Amino acid sequence: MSSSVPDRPYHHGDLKHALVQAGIALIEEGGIPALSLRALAARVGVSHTAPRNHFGSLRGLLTAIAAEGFHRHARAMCEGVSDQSDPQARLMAAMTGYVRFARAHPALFGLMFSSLHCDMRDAELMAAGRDSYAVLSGIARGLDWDKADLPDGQRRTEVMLWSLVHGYAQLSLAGILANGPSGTMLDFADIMPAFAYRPATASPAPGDRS
Amino acid sequence: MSSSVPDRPYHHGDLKHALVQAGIALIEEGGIPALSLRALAARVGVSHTAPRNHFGSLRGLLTAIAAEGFHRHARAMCEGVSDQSDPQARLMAAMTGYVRFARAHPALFGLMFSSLHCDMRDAELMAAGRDSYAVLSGIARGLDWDKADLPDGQRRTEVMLWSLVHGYAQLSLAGILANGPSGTMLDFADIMPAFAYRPATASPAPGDRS
DNA sequence: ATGACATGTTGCCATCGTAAACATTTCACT
DNA sequence: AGTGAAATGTTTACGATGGCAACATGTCAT
Repeated sequence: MSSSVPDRPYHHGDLKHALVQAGIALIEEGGIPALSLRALAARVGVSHTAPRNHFGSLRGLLTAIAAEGFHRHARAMCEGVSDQSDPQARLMAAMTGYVRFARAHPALFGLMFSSLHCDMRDAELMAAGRDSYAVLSGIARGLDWDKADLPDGQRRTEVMLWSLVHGYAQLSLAGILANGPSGTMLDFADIMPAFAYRPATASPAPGDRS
Repeated sequence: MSSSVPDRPYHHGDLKHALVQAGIALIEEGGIPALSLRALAARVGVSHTAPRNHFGSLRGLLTAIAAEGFHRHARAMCEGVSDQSDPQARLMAAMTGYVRFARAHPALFGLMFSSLHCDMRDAELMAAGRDSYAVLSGIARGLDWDKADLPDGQRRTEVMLWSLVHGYAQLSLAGILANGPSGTMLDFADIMPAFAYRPATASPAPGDRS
């Protein structure tokens, strides 16, 4: 670094972050297969083995990208939720955000849940996933349905809602839901059970003020 | 075919079928990455370009395997269903079969819904998928819930149930559902809503005899 | 019989991920 | 300040993969 303007410094400076960003861009453009270490390195302007210093392997890079995906995913779910005060509307807003993100970023969304590409036991990825899960979990708190009062009731609610919206998103992305005779695809709102909204089937929580 | 015992005929005889079977075996052993055209060809005892004559490309082979997967998937769902006469038990049996198949054949199951590996617009694959869908569809017929009487009610029921069980299976396979504080994972029965079993919430169908 | 077609093989190429050896920069410690 | 270890990038090379072209062999309709 002899001149004040670094023409092409030997060290990139923030390569790790740049690789994740460019990697996401590549994935959005051409899907997961479009993301090769060599293409990515060329795009950022480094040698094709430079990513190895930061991620160890392609799998490590994909794992890091998936973690970033979960962060964006959580943000997408939160969008619109804070505007609503009604628990029903908040839940629906989160669900809608979930599906909207999946449709807007299909390859990234697929990567996030692909144990084929990611190391699901990676600490960062798990933390990011938990953050995303926490959004849905918080919104689902207090919702009542026929299994809410059983042991692990809160967790049952979370897993049930997550399974429902995740399954819809996956099937929708796979292009399988468009098999209807009319050719139209049901929206998520069309299959979202209303039962989850009933706030008082068993015993209403006294201090339930969100 | 000059001798009654074909030592190693130039033509395999039923290579297409053999490739699918061996391909599934490879996938079950080492996951999708374990299935390379070369490894598969070596396993069957042909040159590495022989599969090309039958499937065109690796993608075509994977698509054919996925179609076979859907056939087995449909069979797994049917298992246990015919024993039951109660609609609730029949539905639960199909759902259980769905999850059981996914857990017993995780890689194959993942392949079946991966537009990354398969050509989802392939005629055979779509037909196989429809057959599998028809199993669930038939069992879901007549079930009542809060959206069963709206337009496209039957299809809403199918898609809702499919999304729920498929999402659970996918999340379960991804190893994401084991994040509970107790470390235990909720079974599908723990999150299966009972509401779908109530046969008369709105207006009971007169001829509802399954 | 014979020519078209299906089926299978050999050889080759571009691309990829990974690894080792080396170069350059940064940084902690004295 | 000086120095060695660590971090960060590069170069070169290797093995594996999917796809393609050219060719070989068997099958089948006419």
